[in-house]
Amino acid sequence: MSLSDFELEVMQLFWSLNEASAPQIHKIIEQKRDATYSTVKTIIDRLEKKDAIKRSKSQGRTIYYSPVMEKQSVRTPLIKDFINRVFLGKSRPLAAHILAQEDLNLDDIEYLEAVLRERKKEIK
Amino acid sequence: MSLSDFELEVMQLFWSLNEASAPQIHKIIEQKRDATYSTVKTIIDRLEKKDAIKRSKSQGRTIYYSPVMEKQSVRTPLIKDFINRVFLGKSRPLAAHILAQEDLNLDDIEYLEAVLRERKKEIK
DNA sequence: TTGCAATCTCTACAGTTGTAGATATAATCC
DNA sequence: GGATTATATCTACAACTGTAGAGATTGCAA
Repeated sequence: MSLSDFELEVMQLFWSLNEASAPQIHKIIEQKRDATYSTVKTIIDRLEKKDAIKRSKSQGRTIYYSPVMEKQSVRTPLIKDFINRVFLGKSRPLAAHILAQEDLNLDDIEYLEAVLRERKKEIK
Repeated sequence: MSLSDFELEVMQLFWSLNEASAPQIHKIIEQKRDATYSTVKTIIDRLEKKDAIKRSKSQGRTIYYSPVMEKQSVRTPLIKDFINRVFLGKSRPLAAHILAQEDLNLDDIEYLEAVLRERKKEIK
């Protein structure tokens, strides 16, 4: 089952917080843009229905949730899918674009160079 | 104006063919999966309405279309958006994933190494 | 020249998504 | 304990998307 944009945005918060309530998530989202509590809660309900998160504890009336789906297991197919949709399945032009155009500092670049060296070793 | 998945898929065909008719596009799509002529034509109509393609000539009853939106101008924001949605705006983990996991041959790797060297020069 | 096949145009519909109101219910403060 | 407030639950709706049928129209083959 795939996640919508908003669902993914909320999942990102669960991944970084590990446990959170709807009011907490709402407060965070609210800082970036308008969204009523109700809207955020609907997204959380849908994530629960999709078994992407689960109820982990209660405090008073407040329900806390934790991620069930793991970050990597969500991201990996999204990347594959993106490469297919936007680059006809070819990784190289996407990689080239990121390496040449997207925001990277010297540290990133040297790290990525190391990743490439590693990969090269494996292939040979 | 953004493009849906199917719209993007059809745009890819226009980008590679440069000029094509609805029946032609339909025949290509049909080879991969089921889709009636009507469905494909609807997508083409929507692309035209969005000014992503334009009518370029007619042959008998058949209308030929050509791309108006350019590949790069569609792809670039999609990449930015993807990095934002899936990687919280950080390019490095996406780059790392592709370089380490996605399908790349020795040629690709050496090319990407060169891209990185170039980028490094610029930054310093 | 007329009928068939190809193509276009127009309309429709159900699933998903972002959005949020109305209402119920429980906790807490005075 | 009664009022207020926070939270949860349930329901709804419009836009977008993939899907496609019905019907109109035109070109071409016989």
